[in-house]
Amino acid sequence: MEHRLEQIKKQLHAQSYKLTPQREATVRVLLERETDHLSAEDVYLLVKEKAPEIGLATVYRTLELLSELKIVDRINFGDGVSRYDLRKEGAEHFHHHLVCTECGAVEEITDDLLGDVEKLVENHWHFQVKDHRLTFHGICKHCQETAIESTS
Amino acid sequence: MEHRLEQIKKQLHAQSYKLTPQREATVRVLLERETDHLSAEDVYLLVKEKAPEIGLATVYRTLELLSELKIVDRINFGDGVSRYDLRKEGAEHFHHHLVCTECGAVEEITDDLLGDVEKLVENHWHFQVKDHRLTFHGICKHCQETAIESTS
DNA sequence: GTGCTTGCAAAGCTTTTGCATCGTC
DNA sequence: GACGATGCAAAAGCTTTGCAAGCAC
Repeated sequence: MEHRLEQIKKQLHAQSYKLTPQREATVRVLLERETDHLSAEDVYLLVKEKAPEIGLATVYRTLELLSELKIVDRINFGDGVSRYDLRKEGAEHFHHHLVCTECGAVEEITDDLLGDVEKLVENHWHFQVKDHRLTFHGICKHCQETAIESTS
Repeated sequence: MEHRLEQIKKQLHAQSYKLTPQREATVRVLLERETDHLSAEDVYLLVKEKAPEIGLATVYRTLELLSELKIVDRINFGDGVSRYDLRKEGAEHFHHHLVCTECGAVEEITDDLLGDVEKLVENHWHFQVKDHRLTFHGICKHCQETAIESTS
């Protein structure tokens, strides 16, 4: 984790941004909760535990900065709040999500499922793909099992 | 178009909702601008041309209703506003989008690109897929051509 | 009359912005 | 001392809600 933090620090410095204590605290929260799809408010509350004096605006500004630098990705599952995901180290593309419509759980898929589809889009529609967002909505394994139990 | 409207009317009646003049005007706007990815505000302004007395809240309520009935899909391209797309007649799945990061144009793809990927997700992750959202971000054909021209 | 629907205004949310202050080089 | 970064509060969207009035059956 320290390694990833150092890396992010360098990325910031490369663009002459500083890794201030507030920014560091924010990044640490994101690193600790890497797969949790936190909203800005979530991040704020967690950062506040480490650095109580931080303001919500700073969290927003930091998340926007990290987003510009492609360190985090901003996603939206349609519930009206932006969520922030740390990019996997060296990941070229955004990962995918499985959102359960029963329990709301979000699972991540880091496999590249879209290689062929992207090629098709580039060839057929002449669209130069830079990134993608893929989300499946449905019923997760756990909820399927629960449904079976309750009917038996 | 009248045919589609009749169909929607039946769908509403089946759930004991009425196709009021306001709702009809809203649906007509959506039918006329089927591929335009209108925001609620856009819809409101267009409906107002036909039915000036309508309120924004009614448009929101109608769009929510249509969304529940799966007549329209609510999408979010990450700019903070919800957009509404009429489902294609008989379309089982949501269609896909190509969003140009240069000019903001949104192109639709109605081809089913994800059949294989869905099967993989169901088999490998045991996730029962009900719907999906797939958006590619990149540079559209037109902007690619413009870029070439300006460098030559 | 009962119950759904509407328009208006107010409220609620998330997110952004203005501005004085603070810290760092 | 300059300049970026911060915290707070205010403002700015977009969306939802409360409520009285309207309409249909």
